[in-house]
Amino acid sequence: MSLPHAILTALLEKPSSGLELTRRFDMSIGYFWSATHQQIYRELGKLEQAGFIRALPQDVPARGQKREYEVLAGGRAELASWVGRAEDPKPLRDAFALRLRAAAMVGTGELLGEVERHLSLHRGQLATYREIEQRDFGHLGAERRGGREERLQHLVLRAGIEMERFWVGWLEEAAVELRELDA
Amino acid sequence: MSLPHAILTALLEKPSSGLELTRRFDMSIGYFWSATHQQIYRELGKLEQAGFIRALPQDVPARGQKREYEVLAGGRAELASWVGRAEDPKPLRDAFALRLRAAAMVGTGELLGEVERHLSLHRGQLATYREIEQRDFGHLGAERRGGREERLQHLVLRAGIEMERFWVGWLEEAAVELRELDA
DNA sequence: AGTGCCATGTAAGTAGTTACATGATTAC
DNA sequence: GTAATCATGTAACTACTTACATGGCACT
Repeated sequence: MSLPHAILTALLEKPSSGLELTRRFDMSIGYFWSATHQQIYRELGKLEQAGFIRALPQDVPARGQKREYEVLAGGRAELASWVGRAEDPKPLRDAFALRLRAAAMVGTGELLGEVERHLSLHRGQLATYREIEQRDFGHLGAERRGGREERLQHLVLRAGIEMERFWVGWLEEAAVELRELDA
Repeated sequence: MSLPHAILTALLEKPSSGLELTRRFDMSIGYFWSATHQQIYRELGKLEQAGFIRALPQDVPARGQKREYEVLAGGRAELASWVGRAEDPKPLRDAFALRLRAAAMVGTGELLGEVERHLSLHRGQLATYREIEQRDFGHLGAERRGGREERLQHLVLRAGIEMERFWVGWLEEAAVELRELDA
């Protein structure tokens, strides 16, 4: 049940329409919780119904017309309560590890090409994160002071960076193993 | 579409009944692709229908009776083709990063407790992986030789270890930040 | 009038989760 | 005989995905 909370967070950062949210999910929030526009519109409807958000008054509710939403007090309270709620980490699901395990049984086939393709995707993502870090947090000194908002957002970004670093490192190892096995 | 392939892999490692598969998903394969018994039974039905697996002949098809499945040639071929198939990595979805980002907007609340709880869960998982590594691959020397099967399975396990290491490191950092912010 | 993009949606299908049902076997 | 456990399943629901529909507005 994280999508509604992702949307509430995004709307608190900046009131937006469905399409604007979709675009921001493709960029920043979406790096940790992706969503399509269909999901977002549906969820916006539910959140409005629940009284957590409302369309800005000036917006006429017509089809094809932009509707901007803002978070209401109830929505903010719900989000604040969710932040500290006990919720276990979801068991990891990774298809690539699975493929290697399958390769252990049926042979590596064309797997090396896939490893290299994923490697370059992850390298690209890592580079993107680093650029964002430079742009948004590059002005901070080594001790990384800053306000609560800035520090927490940087911490989240560092999670993305470390995660991609993990992938790049592990996939490089996998490539070495596969080349040795093919030899 | 990874669950059927996870099941095919597990059945190639060892022909099993639905319940045995469920247990193995709770232990080894499931570390990378979890599944409940309901999902597994449903998928076994589909795989049998598709001609990828069959119930061992001696098994009578009665309710409450054990049915062991084995992989047929078609199933093995499907799995081998999947191994090298182009399939993009799924966008990361992590609720914890999201919670930090929400905390940036509405305050950290009881988040530190959750960070510590997750930290101890991830430390436990890391310890489990290390034990498995010691048990299954501890006999190998530093250059880690071994057969294809052994080397690939070890590579998969190392992914789990590195992943948990990432979490532990990042959550420790998060705990430090939160303690500073609370101070 | 036609093209392209902005914007919001509907519909259908797949995957995964949660709750419950029921038969068979073993231990006491 | 009854309780626990093994074993397989059904049903209902939620979340997510994919494909398509439709209206508004700007430009030419």
